[in-house]
Amino acid sequence: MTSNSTAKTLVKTFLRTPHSLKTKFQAKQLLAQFLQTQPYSPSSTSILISVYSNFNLLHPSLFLFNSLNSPPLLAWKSIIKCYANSGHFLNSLTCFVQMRSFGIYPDPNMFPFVLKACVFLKNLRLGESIHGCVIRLGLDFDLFTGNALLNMYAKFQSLQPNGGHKVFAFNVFDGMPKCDELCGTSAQEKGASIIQLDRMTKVLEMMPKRDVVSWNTVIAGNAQNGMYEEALRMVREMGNANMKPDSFTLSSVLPIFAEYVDVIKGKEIHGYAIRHWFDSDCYIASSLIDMYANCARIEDSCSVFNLLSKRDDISWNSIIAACVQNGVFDEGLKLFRQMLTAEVKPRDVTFSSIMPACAYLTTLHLGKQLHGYIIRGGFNDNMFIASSLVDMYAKCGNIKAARWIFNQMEHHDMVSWTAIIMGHAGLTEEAWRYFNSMSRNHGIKPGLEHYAAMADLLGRAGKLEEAYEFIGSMHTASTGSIWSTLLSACRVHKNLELAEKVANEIYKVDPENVGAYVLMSNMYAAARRWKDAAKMRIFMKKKGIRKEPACSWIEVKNRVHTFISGDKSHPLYDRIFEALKDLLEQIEREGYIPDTNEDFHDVDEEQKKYIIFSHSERLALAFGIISTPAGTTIRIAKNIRVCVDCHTAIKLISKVVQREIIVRDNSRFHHFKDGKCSCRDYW
DNA sequence: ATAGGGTTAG
Repeated sequence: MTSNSTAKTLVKTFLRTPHSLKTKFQAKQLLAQFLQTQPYSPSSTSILISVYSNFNLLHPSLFLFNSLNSPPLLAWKSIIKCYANSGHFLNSLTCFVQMRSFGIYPDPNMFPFVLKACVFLKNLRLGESIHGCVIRLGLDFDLFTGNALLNMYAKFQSLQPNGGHKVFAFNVFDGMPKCDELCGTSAQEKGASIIQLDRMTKVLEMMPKRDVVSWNTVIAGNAQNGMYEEALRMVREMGNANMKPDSFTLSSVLPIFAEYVDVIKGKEIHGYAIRHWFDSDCYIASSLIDMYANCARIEDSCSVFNLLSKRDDISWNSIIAACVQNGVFDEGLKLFRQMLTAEVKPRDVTFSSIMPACAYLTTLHLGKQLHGYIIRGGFNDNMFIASSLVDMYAKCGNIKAARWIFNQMEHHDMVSWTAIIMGHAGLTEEAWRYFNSMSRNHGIKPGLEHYAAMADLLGRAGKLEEAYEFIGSMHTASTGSIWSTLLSACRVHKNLELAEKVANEIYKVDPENVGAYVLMSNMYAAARRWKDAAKMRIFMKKKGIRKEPACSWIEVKNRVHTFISGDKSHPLYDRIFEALKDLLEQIEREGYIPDTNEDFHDVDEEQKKYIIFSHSERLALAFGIISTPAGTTIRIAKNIRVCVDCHTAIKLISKVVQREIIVRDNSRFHHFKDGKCSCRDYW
């Protein structure tokens, strides 16, 4: 009896001042005391439920809630909140509907939770009926409810165009919910989706009071739906209403300037962020990293990242993606390792960000390690990750593994289809099978990238006429770039007649295509049709088209060395020249005969030999050989395709110097080892 | 005696 009365006093004190409870532990202790004070009233039970729901303790809340016969408003509110905050959105809504069926009227501060649940469940119809409920109860003047409505219409705009999401048929005024899934979005709903932003604006206009959150919500809503100018207009309007942009505003605005590739405006925002102490904010920092990366300012991305004192998974992911997108693959991999060391768990997107780096560097062992990590982390059923794995294995030359993962996948996206078709170098039959089964058995309409991949494949396999007809029969309009792949194939396989036909197609769809003119001029030269070659060049000059100089670069001891064809300006040029001569002698002993047909200069054979001899990739290669220890793998990048002769030469060089040489040109990588190349001469 | 609680970004 005495202990009961002590408990009663204690409980009474706490229920009078529920905020004095500071920890979950204290809250749990209170429950033990409370249970001794039988009988307890519904109102004190409700207060206790609200205490638990504030700590997000779902189970004690439910335990108490279920003990009530007719729960008062506070109990309903608390339980709806607790369900929503712990991710049980459907339960939260079910509770709301039940409460209505008990004839209890909701109060304003419950709507933000319920509307949030509708957004998470992607249920626009229910959201709309709740909006109706808000209006009927005359609660649409509440600031928080208004903000939640703004958010809902903003989110539904960005959800709708995709269509096909699950909609729960669900009526607030029916009593219990029906969870029939209506798959797909009707035409009527799609039509309605176009006006969601208008609805958002209408809600905003009706709001008697707006705060920073209201503005941030509509700005983000417009920005995320591609309405960039409208978003920026609203930022100005917000300023006119005497409200200052905060970190939320900036992180919605920065992606717009990233999209516009407007580094000037982006930097202005950066300056504003620094002046207002927002630059250490994780959200701002990752938007800045993305923005700078999109503007090809990777150094600025890095400095933002380096100055960040607290980094979360998204800041790490942003900087890794920034490096990989800008071709700084080694740095991307280094950061990925640092991320793991810092015990930050990678997200699914992290893997699809980092995998292209493995694919590019053709570091199969690292790709395999990542694959292991993916399996251990349970990410292997993620379509994006699986696609990037297919691509990585295909690019690293392990077609077997690529195909195995591809076959394991339940659904295939564009990336995996492209990767698998591109990956089967030379296996045209197989690629045809995949290409055909794509539309026939999987209902995926081939896109431009698949046509391009197929055309490229056929061309590289020397099936030029087949490729020509294939491109001509495309369902989508052909582009200059797709014909260009075939034109390069014509050059490799020395089919001038077809090349002229292909070039004419390019002139039709893409008259500004520099590559086509250059290639044709080169092919005429190779066929010793000097007049035609000159005609081509005069034509280019007239049109003001200039050839992009061939350029290769190599990283040695953290410095990038760039070489242009025939360039003698490198400080070590003399030694490079000696090395080149030495290499030439060695590969000639292996049977190398210079293939000067590809050179378009009208000079004698001996001179031609030297022009080819100083192609940019060879300068870079010779420099790499003399400035790195024996056996080191050499990685070279080139802005345009490697020529046939250099390809042959580098194969032999890889044999005589016993090194792996990786050359990445603008269309693919070449992995040279022991006199062979991974492309198996299909390029 | 009575209130409070909730909304936005990468």
